[in-house]
Amino acid sequence: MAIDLTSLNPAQLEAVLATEGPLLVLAGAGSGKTRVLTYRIAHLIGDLGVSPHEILAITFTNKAAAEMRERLSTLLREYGLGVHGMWVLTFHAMCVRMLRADAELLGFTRNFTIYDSDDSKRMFKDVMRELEIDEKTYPINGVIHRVSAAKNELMSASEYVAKASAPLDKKAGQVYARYQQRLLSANAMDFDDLLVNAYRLLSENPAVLSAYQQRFRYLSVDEYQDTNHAQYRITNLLAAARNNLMVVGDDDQSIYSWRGADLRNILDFEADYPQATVVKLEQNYRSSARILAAANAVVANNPNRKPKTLFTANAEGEKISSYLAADERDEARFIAGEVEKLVRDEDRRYTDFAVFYRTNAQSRVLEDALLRAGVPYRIVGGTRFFDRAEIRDVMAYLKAVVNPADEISLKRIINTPKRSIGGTTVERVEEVARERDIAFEDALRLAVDDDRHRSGAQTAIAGFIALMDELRSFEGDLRDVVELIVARSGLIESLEAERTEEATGRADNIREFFGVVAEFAAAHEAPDLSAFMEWLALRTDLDTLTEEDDYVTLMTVHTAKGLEYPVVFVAGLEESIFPHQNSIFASDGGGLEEERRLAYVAITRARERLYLSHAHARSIYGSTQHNPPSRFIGEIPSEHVSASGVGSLGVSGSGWEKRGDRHGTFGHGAGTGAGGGRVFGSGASKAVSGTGFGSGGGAKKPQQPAETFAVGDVVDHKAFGRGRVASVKGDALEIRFDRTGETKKLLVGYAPIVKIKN
DNA sequence: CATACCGCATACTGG
DNA sequence: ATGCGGTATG
Repeated sequence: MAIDLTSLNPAQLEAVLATEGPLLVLAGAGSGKTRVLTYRIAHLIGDLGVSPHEILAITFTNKAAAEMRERLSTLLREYGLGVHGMWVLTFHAMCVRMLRADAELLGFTRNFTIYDSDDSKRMFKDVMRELEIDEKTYPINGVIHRVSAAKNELMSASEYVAKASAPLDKKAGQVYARYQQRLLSANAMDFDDLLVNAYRLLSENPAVLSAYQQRFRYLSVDEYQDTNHAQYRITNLLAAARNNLMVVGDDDQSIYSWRGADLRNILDFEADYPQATVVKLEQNYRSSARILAAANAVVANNPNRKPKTLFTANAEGEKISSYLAADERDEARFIAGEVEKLVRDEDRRYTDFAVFYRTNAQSRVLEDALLRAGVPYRIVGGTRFFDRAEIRDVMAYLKAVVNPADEISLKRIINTPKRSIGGTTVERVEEVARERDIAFEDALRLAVDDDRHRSGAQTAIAGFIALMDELRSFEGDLRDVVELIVARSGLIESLEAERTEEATGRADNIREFFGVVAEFAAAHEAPDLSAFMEWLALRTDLDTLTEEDDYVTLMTVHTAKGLEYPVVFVAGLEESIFPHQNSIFASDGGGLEEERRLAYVAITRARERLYLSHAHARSIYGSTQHNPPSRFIGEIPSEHVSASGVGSLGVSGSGWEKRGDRHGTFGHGAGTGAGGGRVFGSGASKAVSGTGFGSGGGAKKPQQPAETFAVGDVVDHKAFGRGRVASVKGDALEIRFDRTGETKKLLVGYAPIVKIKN
């Protein structure tokens, strides 16, 4: 029984059937590349008898990996086949898996720790202090950036030092060399090292490489336009024996050059693999004709681009709405109001909507407006649960338990909670560690009998060492182990002892973390602490996006790559926001082209409706800016756009008529656009005066009699479920919600909450 | 050694 | 606006 491929179009089918030899699939936005990737693997397994064990599929995110695995399972189940043994992973996850198996070959142990950017920065800081390099003269972020860029290029510290001529480069080279030494002694790798070390493992150990080459007969890499040089070299090594390499990508969606992605990897594929089959997927199945036309028109302005035009058989669809807001709060209210209106008038669900922005800093005001309007939402990315200090403290304990050499984690927890081991003591221990070339923890053990320390410090250090030994002795069920470690650490007790709302909240966050442990344990076979730490290191917020709950999704445009929604809002389309300031002034203009590709990505996420908004005035970073509308709005043919907002009201004396005219998209259909003639500008001014919020569905809410709330009351929120009142300041409530563990600020009379009991 | 406060830098995207 | 590091003080 053959896999049913009849649903594929001719180009898709060609790609699915081109299993042998190199294959380049140039897949435009919404052209069904995920279908191609999954059907091709299903075809390999179901029709060609390839074992799942022989297949490696590299994806851009864990979420994409999980989805591909799921889709394949579903497809193959009908044929009595499965995906067991197949590797569907991101580059980073694949590298970790390879490195765990053979860490010893590189001088690490399999318990090595993965340092995230925060840990890594602390290490950079330590190194610069050790080398007495002044951070004021040599900014640490510049050093970090240079080292990271060098690693992405697979340039070693010694190669970097040899090439460095400018003072900052020379210093960066010194730091790079020492940083790597110290990572090695800490048995730790940063994110870049995962790639670099995996490359080293494969290129320096022919037996290891050969084993993978023999195993993985078929290899595919998605989002190839966003691979960096290290990933490119790893790919080529793995594919070299058989050349059954499929890469999929779209040069118009390359948006990660700032972290080393190199467009040449996809542009030069045919030169790298002269026998390559090339398939172009140019039919878009996702978006309305107008949305696609807008996307095509915008990206066509990039001068250095392979010309192409996607087409679609989809209906024309609604015009694209552009909204000029008075300010960022008005913009947010407009979005919340439109969501409620479409939910009401078009019977849409909240999950149909996504709001994109260029920078995370824009999310706050959007969040605020959605909250006030009672629209359930979820922010993906940004400052996450796992970035909170108390959670990082817990994770540092766990890392130090798994990897005793992890000096960064040890230094984080040695005096957290307070144990009277201060900076002076730690510095002295570090000196000993450096002089004798021993691990930080071993130097700590020596310090107990080192009379250069005060006797109080010696006792405190002895206590800390005893604690670490105890923590490492715990065995058994993962959740029990984590709870025991946290309990013995004293973190929760010390927070509770503060007796402030804030500290209590942070203690609750730690308890919430136990729920994460339980979730992990439930979802994995044989969960142990080191597997959990690895999962934590590589997980992202995006991975937890589910379709179970009904909510509007908020995220940056970068995060939105690969996703699609029926209704998309792109907020903050202003010069210096999107395109971002730093790209406008970039010397080569490449930055601006990447911004335009980013706009292209944003637009092509939309299936049915697209809203582009910008604000007359915007407070950001503590001051107010007045930016002209984004050039990207002006690049959309005006027949596809309908404009509304304060500009269409003819606000006098603001100078906005002029700006609108200059861009050509305003003044056409002003006030009569897809908003159905609804003018949100007036709602905005009302809200400012405190008599009402937003429009649409929010209208009824303020009419509810205002209940009174007291600390400790249990409430139920329309979107967030059950919670407890943590504080009351006039009309402003802080409510801690059970489901998320987060504390939200809500306003009495506006927030959709009901008191359950007091 | 801990804490409080002040001045200053930082402020885009992320595995 | 915010957070961090440095410094003065207890």
